[in-house]
Amino acid sequence: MENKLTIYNTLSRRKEKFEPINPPFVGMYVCGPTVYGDAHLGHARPAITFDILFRYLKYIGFKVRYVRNITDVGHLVNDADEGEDKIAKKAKLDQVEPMEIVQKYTNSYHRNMEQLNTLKPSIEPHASAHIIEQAEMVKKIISNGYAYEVNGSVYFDVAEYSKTNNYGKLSGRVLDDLQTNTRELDGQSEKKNLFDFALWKKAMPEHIMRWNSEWSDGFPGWHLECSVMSTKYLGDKFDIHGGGLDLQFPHHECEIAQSKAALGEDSVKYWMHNNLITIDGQKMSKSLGNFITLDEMFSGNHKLLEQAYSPMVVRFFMLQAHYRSTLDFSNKALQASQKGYERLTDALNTLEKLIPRTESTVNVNQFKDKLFSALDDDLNTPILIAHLFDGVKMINSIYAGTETISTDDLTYMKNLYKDIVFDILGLKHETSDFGNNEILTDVMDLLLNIRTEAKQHKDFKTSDKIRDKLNEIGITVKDTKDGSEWEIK
RNA sequence: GGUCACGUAGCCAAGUGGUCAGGCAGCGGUCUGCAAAACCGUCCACAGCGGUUCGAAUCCGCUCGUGACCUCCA
Repeated sequence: MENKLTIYNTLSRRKEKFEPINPPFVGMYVCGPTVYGDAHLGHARPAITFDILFRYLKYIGFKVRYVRNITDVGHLVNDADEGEDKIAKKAKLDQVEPMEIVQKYTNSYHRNMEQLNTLKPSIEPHASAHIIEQAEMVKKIISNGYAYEVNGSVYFDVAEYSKTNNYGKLSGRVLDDLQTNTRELDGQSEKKNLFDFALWKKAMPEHIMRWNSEWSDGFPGWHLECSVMSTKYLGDKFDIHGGGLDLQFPHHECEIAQSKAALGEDSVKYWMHNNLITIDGQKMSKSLGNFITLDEMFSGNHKLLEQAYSPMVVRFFMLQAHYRSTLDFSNKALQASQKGYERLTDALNTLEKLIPRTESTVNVNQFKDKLFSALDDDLNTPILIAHLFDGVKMINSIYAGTETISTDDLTYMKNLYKDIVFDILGLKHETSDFGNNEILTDVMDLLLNIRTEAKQHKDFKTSDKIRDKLNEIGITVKDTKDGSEWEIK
């Protein structure tokens, strides 16, 4: 299939035609979770955004290597216990090993991602498993003259780097402004400049996670792992680097500087950033304490939630907004998505029941073009879904007899919907386990036959009782021209 | 304070110089024993004030409001 994909590159601040460095291969790196707590809605956004990209690139025919890291080397926190290691701190509270915390939350993250039907990355490297490589990159940066050691810690020399490079080109920051706007942090006095950042940090006594190195017993700096692991698995130059907008500065800016300082050239061709989830207009985040975990979403067990929302509803909800827009959470919005999603999946079932005619009154080719041009336009899933709903109308009209479809077109439509809805958007039917239960099916057939007979005898008291009671149990009965249908809600 | 976004109908959310977004909710109708679903029709917009233009929600300026980054964060 022809590649007409354009994506928005944060570096150029415009949409660019996507042309891989070494077609048909595509290297894609996405910043993954820091595993010290349950995954929340915010984690779902980049996972789903780049899952769509991964799926679509493969669909177009590229051979994609998708690398998403697990950050399991603690980063510094800036609260009452300033300077402590995030993961180490939680571990002490729980009286367990840091790696036990890491394992626990890695597992739950994987479980949640599977529920959301995201494909597994090709490689999922752990920062803690790449300490040697990180130390090597530090050495390289020092020997290239862009870093200096002070008291067992190594800092990146931003001023030196800026002499020949544009530090701030990704985030649009100006070094002079940073000079006056950078806050006082632990270890600040050791740095030549406030805006320098750590490549290696000497561990304080309370640090549990630490590794020996030629500089000190310590741990790698905040941004180093991504520079190291992306280039290790994708090469010094690779195609796509993704992550949340909140990582743009300083994390990704520092990554660019480190990689260039170590390797002599820019590593990333396309930088992509997904926007954030807001709740009542405010960012949903750990530090603000206003986050809803994915487990809470799926169970409905949270004070802000009026009901549970299934993983596919959450996925569909996110796809109804463009990935570069903020998406405001509310029960009303989720419920609207749930109904819309049900309407879409109902139409997919209807599609299977359509009876072809000799002629089509609908134009499936034109319809297909609309769908793919939406995707090609920087993954515009909201437009894509809007078109899918136009298709729903089409399907329903055919079912109702006001439009007709030929055999070839019907086959084409079925394949098109399968490709778009399941393969690219990554949605799936969420039928409960009883959906395919033969005994249940037989029992339902029996019940509905009794109901039909009751209706024929105008015994509506009985027929309504069957329908109402089934509804209470959670089974919806619909009467159609050809008889009764049922489904588990 | 510095930098950057955004402000679209009851809610969510696209679009972007002239012709339809879409979903949910609402209203009217068809269908039905009644519902549900479906179908048809319909209502409700582009924060405010100026400017450019034959024409602006869309471009420019100002004002107001909201948010993000500058500190770990998806």
